[in-house]
Amino acid sequence: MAEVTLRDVARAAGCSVATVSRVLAGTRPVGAETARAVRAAADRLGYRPNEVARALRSRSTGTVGLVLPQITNPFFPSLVRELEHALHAEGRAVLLADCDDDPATEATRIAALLDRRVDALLLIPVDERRSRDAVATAAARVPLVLLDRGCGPGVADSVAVDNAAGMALVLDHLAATGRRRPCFIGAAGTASAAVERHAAYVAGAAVLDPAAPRRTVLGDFSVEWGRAAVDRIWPARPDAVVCANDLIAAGALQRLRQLGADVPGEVAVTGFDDVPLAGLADPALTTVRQPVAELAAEAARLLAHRPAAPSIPGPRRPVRTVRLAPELVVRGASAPAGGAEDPRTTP
Amino acid sequence: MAEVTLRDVARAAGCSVATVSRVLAGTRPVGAETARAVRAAADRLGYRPNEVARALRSRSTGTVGLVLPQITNPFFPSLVRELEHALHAEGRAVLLADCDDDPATEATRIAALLDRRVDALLLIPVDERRSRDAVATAAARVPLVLLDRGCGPGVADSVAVDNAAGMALVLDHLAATGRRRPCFIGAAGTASAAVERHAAYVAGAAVLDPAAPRRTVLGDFSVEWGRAAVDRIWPARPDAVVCANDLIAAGALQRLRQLGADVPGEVAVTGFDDVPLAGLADPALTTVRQPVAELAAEAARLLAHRPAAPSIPGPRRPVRTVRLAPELVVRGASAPAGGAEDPRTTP
DNA sequence: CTACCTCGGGAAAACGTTCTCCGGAAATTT
DNA sequence: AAATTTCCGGAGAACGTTTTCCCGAGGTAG
Repeated sequence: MAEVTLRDVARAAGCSVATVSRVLAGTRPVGAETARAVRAAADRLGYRPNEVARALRSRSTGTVGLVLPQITNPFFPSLVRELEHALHAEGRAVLLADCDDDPATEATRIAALLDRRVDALLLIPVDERRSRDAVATAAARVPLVLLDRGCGPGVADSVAVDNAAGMALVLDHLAATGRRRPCFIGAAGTASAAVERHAAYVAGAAVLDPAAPRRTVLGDFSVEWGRAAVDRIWPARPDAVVCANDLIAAGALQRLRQLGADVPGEVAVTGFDDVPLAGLADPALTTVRQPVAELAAEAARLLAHRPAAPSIPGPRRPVRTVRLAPELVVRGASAPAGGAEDPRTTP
Repeated sequence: MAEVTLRDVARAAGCSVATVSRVLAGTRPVGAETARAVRAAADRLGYRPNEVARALRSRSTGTVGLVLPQITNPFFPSLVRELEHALHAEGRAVLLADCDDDPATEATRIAALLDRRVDALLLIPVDERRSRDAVATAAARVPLVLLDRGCGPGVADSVAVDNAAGMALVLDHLAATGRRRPCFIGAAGTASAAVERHAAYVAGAAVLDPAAPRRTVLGDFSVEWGRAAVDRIWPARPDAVVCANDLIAAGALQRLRQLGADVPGEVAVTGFDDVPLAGLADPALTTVRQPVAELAAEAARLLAHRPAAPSIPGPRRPVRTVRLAPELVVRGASAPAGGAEDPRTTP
């Protein structure tokens, strides 16, 4: 009762195990009569294939490892959700690994997933440099797609938002609404989001003000840093605080208001990612929305199309890099400076 | 090169497959000399056991299914994180399933996990009633622990926060700081968190004001509902708005401020769960912190101690229910009414 | 000296699939 | 009518482990 196997179905249907397998998997045509009998028996017994045995024999577990730095980073849950759905739609299950933002843990988790014979890996690397080795060796064994962050050139396929385009959207918007003295609160380190957003700010801000590219402070992607950074840049009286992500922006906004600054009247605040928190801040943050569902779909697509790793190393095929266009979400925190005191809406 | 198996190690070490297995698994004493040779060979070849084959033979995948309503619910990521770590520490991997808040999807996901032969299930049910059947049948096949929410009496082991105690903490705090006209914004439906928190409010609020238990509106656990609910209850001029979770509280707080209410001077706002967003609201929300790490540890413990489902149904063993004590986190949104205008700190 | 353990080790049977052969019957071709 | 192909179905070999037997050598007890 506990465990109905192919043998049981075969016995009940009066045929061989091979035939049952063929009917159920549809791998080879089988006589109509027999097929019906088999299906009936399987139904009646409540047969469910043992995925473990199937995996062993067919050398494919139908399982994808999802490795990320910290599930508590508010940008990830929605991404995880979309990925889970996209993969489940293809009948693949998701093995989750949280790395605690530590490259060593990351390497351990990746190894554990490979031991479990995942068919592929979806990976948001912890660190651009320090994740490199583990990622490269993993990519040599299974199809691997990097998500959201890069990991050095040529290591693996990757899909991410176009950070430069996003930052450009922000700067254009600020320019269009009359801001002229922007400053930037970014993140140090080699994470591609940090580097690219910073670079894009530096490149684009000069249009507004030749001195703007220099008004930049770098910390990490946290609320605390956002708060602290404001104390460093507020004395220069910028009329816009451009932040490398929403967490920083939330902290910055909070601190600005503590200091009595008028947002958005006196200074605009912008973020990046459009995490749920962004819409809840007061005033709501203007930010750049990542196309999360598309990122997930694209990642799944890359995985599906990446043929299994070659047994003979051979000439490494070129990696594919997908960049998706983000979308600007304008909210109260960047309403035109000339507007009413009430920051809720922008007519 | 691609795949080193026990056979390869055995050949290299000059012994049989059985011996290698025994050395590596430590299931039976093996001669010191041979053991050394085996270990050396395994090391040299970089042998990694195939977990799939191991699972098939030993009828245990070392895998736990984690099923939850919506990973985007901000309370879950930290719970998922702790669970992942607790389970990984025992060498078990986590198969993640997101149900999109839909009982039908939930049933599908559970079935898929069972087909994959998970050793156990950790489950946050979508709905108290509509998840019942799927949960019960799953619980009959593998050890299953319910998390955060119940699912009817006697269905499965469960671990959750003590909602009544948490609500009592809130009400005591409000009473101690001079609030006398509380109202409650809760959630309708049968979810245990909704029901228990509501009940506890009704039971405890009468101490402050005989009419308080009646000042209650029910919607769902969302920011939008929090906003909408304020329009319903604000006309009664409560001096405290007790919310069933932090999302509701965030919405309520936002709307109250839009209406020009003075928080906390005129009215206090409290939440439940202590999600990251709670500390970021302005003023920061007073709330009830769930002991997330302990919940996770306790769930893992229950799983480990729950013996495998009996092959013969037998007399159902009594389910175990664990309730953990929450902690009150006092923040600006409930600073004493007599305090300064500045809500940042409570001296 | 025989009988009986213990100890280290190997051969081989599971676990539940998938898939490659193979064989016989029917259908088609020559 | 003989020769070939097609069609269905079964037997059995994988897949890589774990685990149950079994065997021989050496030690100890009778």
